[in-house]
Formats: sequence, C-alpha cells, structure tokens
Amino acid sequence: MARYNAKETEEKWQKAWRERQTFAVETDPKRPKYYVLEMFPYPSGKLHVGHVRNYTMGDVVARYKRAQGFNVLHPMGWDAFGLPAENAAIASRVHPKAWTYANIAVMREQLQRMGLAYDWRREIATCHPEYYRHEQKMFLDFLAQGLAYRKESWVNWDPEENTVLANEQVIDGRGWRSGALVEKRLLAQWFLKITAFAEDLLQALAGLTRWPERVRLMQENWIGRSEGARVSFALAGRGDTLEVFTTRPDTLFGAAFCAIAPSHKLAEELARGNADLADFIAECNRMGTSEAVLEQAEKKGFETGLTAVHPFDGSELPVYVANFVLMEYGSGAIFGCPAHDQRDLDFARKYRLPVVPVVLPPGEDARRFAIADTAYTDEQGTAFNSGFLDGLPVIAAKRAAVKRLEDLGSGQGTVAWRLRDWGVSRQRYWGCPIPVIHCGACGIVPVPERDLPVLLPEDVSFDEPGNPLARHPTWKHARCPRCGSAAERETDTFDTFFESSWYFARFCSPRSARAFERHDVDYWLPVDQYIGGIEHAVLHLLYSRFFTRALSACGYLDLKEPFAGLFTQGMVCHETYRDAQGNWLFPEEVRRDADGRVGDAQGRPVTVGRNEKMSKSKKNIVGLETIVGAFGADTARLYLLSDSPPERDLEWTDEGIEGAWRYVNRLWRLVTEPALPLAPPGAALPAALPPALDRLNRAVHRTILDVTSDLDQFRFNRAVARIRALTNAIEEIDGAPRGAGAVLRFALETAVRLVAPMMPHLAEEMWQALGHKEMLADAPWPAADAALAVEDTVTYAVQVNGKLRATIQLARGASREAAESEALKHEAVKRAMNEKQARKVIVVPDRIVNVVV
RNA sequence: GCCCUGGUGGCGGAAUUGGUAGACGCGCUAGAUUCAGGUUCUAGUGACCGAAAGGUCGUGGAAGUUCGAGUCUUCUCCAGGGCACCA
Repeated sequence: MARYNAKETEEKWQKAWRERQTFAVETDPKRPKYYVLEMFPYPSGKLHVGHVRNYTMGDVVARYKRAQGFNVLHPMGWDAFGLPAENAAIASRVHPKAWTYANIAVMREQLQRMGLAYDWRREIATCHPEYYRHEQKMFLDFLAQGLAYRKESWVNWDPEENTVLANEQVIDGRGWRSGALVEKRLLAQWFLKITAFAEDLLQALAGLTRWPERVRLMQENWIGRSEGARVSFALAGRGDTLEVFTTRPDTLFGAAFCAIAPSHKLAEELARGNADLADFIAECNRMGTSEAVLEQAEKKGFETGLTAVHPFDGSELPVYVANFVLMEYGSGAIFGCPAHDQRDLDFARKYRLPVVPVVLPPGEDARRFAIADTAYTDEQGTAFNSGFLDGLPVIAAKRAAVKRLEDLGSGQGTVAWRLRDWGVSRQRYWGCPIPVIHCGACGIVPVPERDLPVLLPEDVSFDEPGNPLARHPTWKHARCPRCGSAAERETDTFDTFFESSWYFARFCSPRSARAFERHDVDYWLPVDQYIGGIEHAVLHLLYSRFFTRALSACGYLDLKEPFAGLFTQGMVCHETYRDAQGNWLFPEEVRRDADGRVGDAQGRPVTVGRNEKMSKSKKNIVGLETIVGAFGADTARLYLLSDSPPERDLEWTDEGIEGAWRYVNRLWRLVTEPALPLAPPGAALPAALPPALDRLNRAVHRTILDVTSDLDQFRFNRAVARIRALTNAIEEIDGAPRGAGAVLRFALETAVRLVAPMMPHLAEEMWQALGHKEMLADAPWPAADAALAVEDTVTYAVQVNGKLRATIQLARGASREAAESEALKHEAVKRAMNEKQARKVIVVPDRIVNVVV
C-alpha cells in the first residue's frame, strides 16, 4: 500500500505555486476584493506549532475566498522593531539588525513550508527605512494637525526595560513584557492624541458587528465614558476655585470634604510652604497607585487648612490632599460624599467627618435611614436632605443639580474618559527615530520632510545600560533646521505599536515611494477578515482604529475602521514537564512508560504540569520542523483546524497529530486506489441512480452546502468533521451498480475540492491523480444543487408523552395524517400508549410525531 | 468588588437554533492481517438493569414554561478570562 509522500509532494506544489505566481494579486477595481490578514509576527527566532494556528486559519479563508472568485489579498510581513532584538544584542553581542534579519530568514522559510498562500512579493519588514520613513512623515503630519504633542507628565517607567510604557502596556501594575513593577516618573514625552477620538472610537464599536462581542466590550471599558458634571468650589480666602469632577451631582448636598491628588498643582503649590505636606506627597508618589491597592487600600489624607465653598448652600468644606485621588482622571480633584461612596465613607470615618445621607433608598424611612459601614451607592431612590432636590429620583436630581450649577456659573454637565493619550516615546534603540530636533533657541523643531528618513545609526554599543542613541558620539548632534545653530536630535524612538498601527495599509502598496497609494487602499481597505490573538484587544486593535482616523484626518485615507471583521483565535497548549530540580523539560525529553509513568530519557521521574500556552520559557513547545518533517504541513494544518473550535484553546497531543496523519493517508488511498473504476473526468451522472448511489450523491451535495456554510462562519472543526463523514460514506460503497464510477468520481472530486483550503498540497496531488491538468488552486469552489442536498425519505422520531419510542421512515413532505397514522401503527408506540386513547397528536412535518395520552 | 465567557461520555467536541443528545475524531475493548511492533481492516464503546428483546436514568445543581428543554425563564454552584482607589 503506497504511503503518501508528504515531503516530496509539498515541495513540488510549493514550487509550482511559486513559479506560476499563483497567489500574486494586483489592485483590480473590476473584480470583487477580499483582504484577509493575520496579525504579523515579531521575528523572535523560530516558529513552533503554536504560532501557526492563526496563519493556517487565514490561509483557509484566503484559499476559500479565492476559489469563490474573489481577488484575494493575503500578505505577510514582520513587526521587526522591538526589545528582544536589543536583549539579544546585550546577551550575545549580535547587532539587533543582524539578529532580526536572521530570524526573518528562518521564519520566512518555515512559513513557506507550511504552504501558506501569501503574495510574498508584498513582504515588508517594519525596521526597514523604506517602511519607517513613512511613519516619520505621518508623525510630522500629526504634529501639524495637533494630534501629536510633547508634555512633561508622570509616566509608567519599567525599570527592567529601562523605558517608558503606555498605559495599555501596564498590566496589574507591571510591565506587559518584563513583569517588573512599574514606577512613576516625571518625564517629557511625546503623546498621540487618541483622546480626540474617544467619542468616535466608542460609538463606532457598535458598527463593528463582525468583531467578537468581548473585544468590543473590553475596548468600551478601556475607553470608559462617564457622564457627570464639573463643579467649581470657590476656595475661601483665595481668588481661585477648585475644579472637581463627579458622576453624582445629585449627592452634592451630602458633600463632607474635597480632596485633591498628590500631584495636583494646588497640592504642589501648598507643599512649597509646608514640609509635612511635601513629605506626604513624596510618600504617595513612592507608593505607586497600583501597588498600594495590592498592599492595603487604606485611605490617607493630609488636611491643607483650605476650605472650599459649597456652590449650593455656601457651607465650607475642608480640603485634603488624598492618596486615593488620581491626577489622571477627571480633574484630579473630587468632592467627597461619604454616605454614597465607599471610599469617601472610609475616609470620613478615619478623619471623623460628617456622614449625611442624601439619597433615600426605596422603602426606607427618611427619619430613620442612616449609613453604617456600607455606603449606599445604588442609583435607586430619591433625593432628601438636599434642599431644592428633595423628592426627585436620582436621574432627575442629577439633571436638576447640573441645571442649577450651570445657572449659577459654578459648573456644567460634562463627560469624563478613562482613556488617556498614547505615550509613544521609548528610551530604546531598536525602534523608529522620532523626527524632531531640540534647539536651544527655537525649542522643538520638526525635521524637514526633505531630510527624512532620520536613519537609525548602526554603529552602536550595548555595553552599558540605557539608550545607545543617547550616548552615541555623533548621531544626536545636528543643526537646527530653523536657525542653523547647534542642536540635538530626539534620541527616543517610537513605541513599536506605532509600526503595527498602519502596516495593513502598507501591504496595499508595499513598494510605493509614498506610505501607500490612494487607489490601492481605496480598493483593498478595510481588511475584510483580520485574525489574531485576544491579547491585542485593547492594544494594537485600539491603536490601529485610532491611527486610521488620524491618517484620515491628515488626508491619507478616507476610512475610519481598518478591520471590518475580526476573529480572535485560541492558543495552542501543551502539558508542561519539570524534573526533580524544577527545571523545565521539552516534550521530546520526556517519555511515558507502559504504566503511564512519566520520566526523562534516563528514567528519572518528571512532574507533569498543567496544560499551558506553548511558550519558550516553559519549553512546552513542539517544533515546526519536527512535525512538518515527520508528517508534512498538511497534516499539521488539518490537526490545527480539526480538534477544537478555532476561538478556543487547542491541546496539542501526539495522538491527535497521528490521527490527522492517518486521515491524510486514508484519503490518499481512497483517491489513488478507488474501490471500483472511476468514470472519465467530466462524465455525466446517469439520470436515475440506484438507492445506495442516490444516497451518496445526495450526501455529496449536502456536504458542499454544509462545508461552505461552516467556512463562512469560521467553523473549521465542523467543516473537517463533515468532510470526514463524506469520506466514510464513500468508503461504504460496495459492488459496482450502473453509474457507480461516475458517482464515485463526483464524490471523490468534491471531497478533494472541499479539503483543498485546509490541505492544499495533498489536494493538488489528488486532483492531478484524478486526471486533471489544471491546478486545483485555480479551480472554482464546488456548487451544490440544493434540491439534491436533501434525502427524499426522512426519519421521523415518534414520541409518546415526549419520550422517544420509535422512528419511522416516510417520504419527504408526507401529510400530517399519513405521519400520524403511520406512527400510531408502530408496535413500540402502541405498547407505550398502553391501551390508552391519544388525547392529542403533535406532528412537526419531516421531523417528529408526539403522541400525548 | 464589577463585567464577560464557559460547564455535554474516559478526552476534544457536535446537535438543523425548542423537535431522535453524543455527529466527527482521540482513547479504549475484542477479533483479523503481521515473525513482532507499527500500519491497515472488522465489530463494539454515555451510565445502570437485562442472556436478549427491551427498560430506566442522563447535558454542573434546583425550580419553572412547554406536547416536547443541552437550547427559553428564575435562582444557585464551579472553572477560566478581563477590569478595578475611574470620583
């Protein structure tokens, strides 16, 4: 029995696709387009099987849509700037550029051996000057439009990576990559004004109907819109006011104090004349907001001695500097209403401030209602103890309070956002230089367009910590473009999310002298189907949405949403192994004996850990070479698609990949050693078929419909199951009645065409074996006859009182009466009815008969 | 604390969207092929009772709606993920 030779076959068809440029595409407005894109990888070294799941899914979509007649853009490139390259340079004295390009070469080769249908002519690497020069220009345009600015602010400093991080890159108070506790530092940094689009970024989420609900929710939470009011409290004895943000203007009569953030400018002003306050502020800054939460949520305040005048009743409230007030949110100042906010209540108890309830919960008695340890934060209830607001439900009270504030000139309704501007400066080498020059006389001067790109110098050293650009002997010295005097270049580089925020547009015109050509992006964008990990739900995906809007504002594009459809795939997991010393072991270093005990090569015991996402650090990875070498790319692709729904995690097992390999061979044998002679290609089916053949013929039509709808819905595991079921049906054919050769050919050819997006090499080889000269990659998607996709007899389930008692066969479309009488005749039904009369019989045509007794 | 997502055989998962629960696969059992292992082939495989025919139970748990519930409603338990001094 001939085994399928995966290695030879895959090389053969990869060469054929490459030589014929099968997947090369051009802008062609006369044809319908489809742009499918997988999140491009960071070239970190070698790919393992965990990396390629999403590329496989993208490839299935690309090949399927291509077969359906779309002009399919399916490109691949490299998100090539980033910190690991610098770490490699420090650890092994390789230049980041050399390291990156070497990795790209390895990974490109690996991807090509997976048989992915990319237009490789469009390959891009973001570390190439022909790529990053365009984002320098974009930055200058953002600057001109007021969408980029520089300001000194408290930023997240990652002490391990020696650089600033964006808010989105801080997870639980730690750097998203290093895991180091993030510190607060006051630094002058470049920001992109993502907040200018906050409202639109939020509103437009509703239109992203082909995005996963949870990604939209995460972005919604991240943007964090809160309606409320800005309230001005006059500071007694001073001419100025304190601006406060609240979402509960209805509770203003319950105010017991005001509090400002430690970094509020009023706090800083007061601290200059007050050493104790200065100490308190220093202590707060040391704590770092998120660490404090983890330790203990103790509310601490420092009484400033100032008092704030209540805009409604003129009472005076003490003003504190408090550790729980954030400068970054609202206005960095609050009024405290202890009865209706838990933090304010804790604070009030500690500093013995009055607790006056002003919202009466439904059913409570106004004379008796009091607050103990728990603030009443629900918005159910009516205002009381609140002057002109008394008796109003919370929502109406909010409106009335805002109206009064506006009439008094003491405030106004407003909206606060959780979203903050995107800090893009990084104190790192391997990134895109920020194209500005600092001049002693002129200040910050953009690098003129004619001087772009600002090239990253290559002669740098990583002998000392810190940014090599900042200590480069010559690079940073420049002439001021405006006055010509000696000046310094900006030595920070862009956050690498800058590159990935527009690469999908570059793929449309990858070799253009401009960032991209309008006629190309107008045709290809938005991306029809984007595929990637959920970990970018608020990072890359939010930045790209912002960038698309910012580029449109600068005239580059006419588009808001870059990704019309988004699919977030699950991870590939594998068991983890550790030896007695706690060192991680690779799966191939581990063996299992007959009793299921797990040991290493020398038989020493190994602890099996839980299934986790494949990662280099835990060594629970399976190399792509190992798998592709042993079983071929198609087997790996089939397994990655078939065992779990794509959005869920997939557990990689040896048994699973072997099962896929068995199927590859089974299908191969079925086609190359058919049970009976096939009719010649293109032979017509006889008009009337014997029952067994008719059933198979109908099964083929139904499979086409099912697989098509499964692929449309990203249900790859189900599509595989349907094709396997069809294979089973084909195998059941025996004997050679009239027409068998023609039906068998039709069934086999259809199976081959349906698996082609998943196992393209095998499918091409089988297609050829079936006598076809043209490539399957150029063949259209099979069409089904819907009338033939159903059986002409149907199986009814017959229930008595809702319990299944029998099944009966009837012609499709049989009358209710026929179904009922046939059901009642059945022995098992009679038995279950136990001599009783049917009180009622429910018939669902072609489906079920339920006899109620 | 708040917000998601999920809970179906030994395992991964299906279920025409309220109509035969367990498709398809993995694993396992028995048999055939083979010197042997692997491969391949045949049969079986939710649990319980039964020799069988057949019956009873069964989709985390409890209640409800319905002729009929994995699917709808209410409550509840568990697991995973996200957010969190956001005023």
